[in-house]
Amino acid sequence: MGFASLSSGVIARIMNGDDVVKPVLQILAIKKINSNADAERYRILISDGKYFNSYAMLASQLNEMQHKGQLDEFTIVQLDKYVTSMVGKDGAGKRVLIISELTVLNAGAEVKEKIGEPVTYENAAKQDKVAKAAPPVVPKKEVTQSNNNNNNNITLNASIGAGMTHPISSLSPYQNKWVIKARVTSKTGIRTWSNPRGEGKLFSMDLMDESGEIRATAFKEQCDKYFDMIQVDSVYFFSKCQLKPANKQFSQLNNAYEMTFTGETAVQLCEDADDGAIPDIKYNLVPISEVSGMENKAAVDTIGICKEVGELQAFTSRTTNKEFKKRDLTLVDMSNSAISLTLWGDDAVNFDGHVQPVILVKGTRINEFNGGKSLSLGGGSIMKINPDIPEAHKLRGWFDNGGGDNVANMVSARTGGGSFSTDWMTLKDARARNLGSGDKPDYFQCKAVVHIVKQENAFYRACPQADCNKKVVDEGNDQYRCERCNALYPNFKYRLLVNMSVGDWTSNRWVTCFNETGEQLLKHTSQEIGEALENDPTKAEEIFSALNFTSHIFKLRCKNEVYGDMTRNKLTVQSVGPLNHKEYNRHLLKELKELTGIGSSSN
DNA sequence: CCCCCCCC
Repeated sequence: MGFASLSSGVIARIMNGDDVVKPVLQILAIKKINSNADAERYRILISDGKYFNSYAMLASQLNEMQHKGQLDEFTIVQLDKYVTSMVGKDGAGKRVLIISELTVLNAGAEVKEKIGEPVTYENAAKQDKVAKAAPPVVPKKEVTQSNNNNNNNITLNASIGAGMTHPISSLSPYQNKWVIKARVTSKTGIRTWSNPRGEGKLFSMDLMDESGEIRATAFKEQCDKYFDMIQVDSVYFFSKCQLKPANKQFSQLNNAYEMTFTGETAVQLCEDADDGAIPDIKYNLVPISEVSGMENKAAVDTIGICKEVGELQAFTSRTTNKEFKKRDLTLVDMSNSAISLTLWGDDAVNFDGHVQPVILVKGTRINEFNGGKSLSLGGGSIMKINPDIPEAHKLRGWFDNGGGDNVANMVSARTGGGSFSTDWMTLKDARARNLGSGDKPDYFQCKAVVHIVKQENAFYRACPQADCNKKVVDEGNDQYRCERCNALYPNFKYRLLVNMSVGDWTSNRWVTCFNETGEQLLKHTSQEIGEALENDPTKAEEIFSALNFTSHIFKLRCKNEVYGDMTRNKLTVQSVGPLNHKEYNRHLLKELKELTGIGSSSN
């Protein structure tokens, strides 16, 4: 026929626990498992030409192949990696086949038909005597008792002894007799909470096996009992956790459920985890330069040298009033790029960056600010310091030989698209390049001189509350109403909203300064400026005219805004700085080099 | 039962 021949009869052997290397099978059907779970999962009917098995599933990393139509009916595949596992109640459990790696040998469209007349392996196996006796459900004698004082490891040991663990993907709240064998991929620190419903402490961990992943959380007593035992990268047997729907708002894990440890929960370290069944943590390492082009809030795995380390900072969140500790690092890599990485809590406190270690991170989040992107290590993220992997040794060699000395691309730099070379722009170029016409604002900086500063409407009366800057309504009788706070106040504060025309050597534009940049440029507080504009025109004139014909470096935000049926390209001053001649001349020299080719890289 | 990660 010209197609790969099927490994006739192997399904019965596989399902009885034999280790069959790379069997060749045919997919007869594939369908999405219907459940109220959000996790996407496919069940397949697979045949060796003699037997079929309808209790087979794809590990989620193969979903992509199904999306691409590579696993259609009649496709002949080679299973490169698979495990069998028990689902269902003890004793009456079904053994399922979970496929985690496969190679397509012949496309279904090419094969076009079912090969052979396969029958279900369960019936056939009895007649055929291919199958050995079912695996024993009694514990093996040599299973060691755990030394962690679990008093509930009877189910655990019985299952371990019988080699009957369950795939994570089969866990649900409807069934609690199970044992999973899973690798811990991340672990949070211990966190305490206190709210109207009570207080306590907890830590969470992410678990992974061949079939999928799940978040588990240990509260209070369980938090104390298991925190030290649970180590990232180790493999454990877990049983008797409570399952509940995962709140997708807080978890990016591919599982509709999450688990909570209970008093019944048993955990046991798996000493011989190197049997290949539990996958290693996979790092999808991205060069730092590529983070520039990634979406805000996306997850990033990367590796770099900690070139610089910031001080430990403690602060209180303005929104939640909680205390936080953080530390910012600067990572550099061979893409000649640098990015800021924020550590939190104990990671921040305990970090020693002065030795410039290699930092490997998984699952960090991108935070975008003013066009720059930085990374933050959050819950579910992993950080490894000086990991023993080839990429780390390569980076070490590169950096120790001066590799990080000429980092050109500051991914976390504010303004601009993340590249220093696009940072500077003339006002004319900003127009010519249609800056601000996209969904997101564009940022650039330019050197410009102030031509005119408008005194009209340069301030407004704002809500006196520290965090509310909404314009108040004058109710008369010295009463001011804030519609956001829904409150009446006897006072208000002045806020600046200054429009000025600035020009560089190519063009001039009107730009808007808000409070902070306005105060900085006018060298007076908003209170002083507001009072002068209302009561003392001579002083106001003095303050405003002092700004005329002064030069500054303006960092500008550029965005198209719609007013009625008009679209206007609006420039807002993000920050303003004095003219740094050294830096500005460096920029001019660079442009000259690019324009003339004189003194370019060969020198 | 948490689910917060600020500020620029």
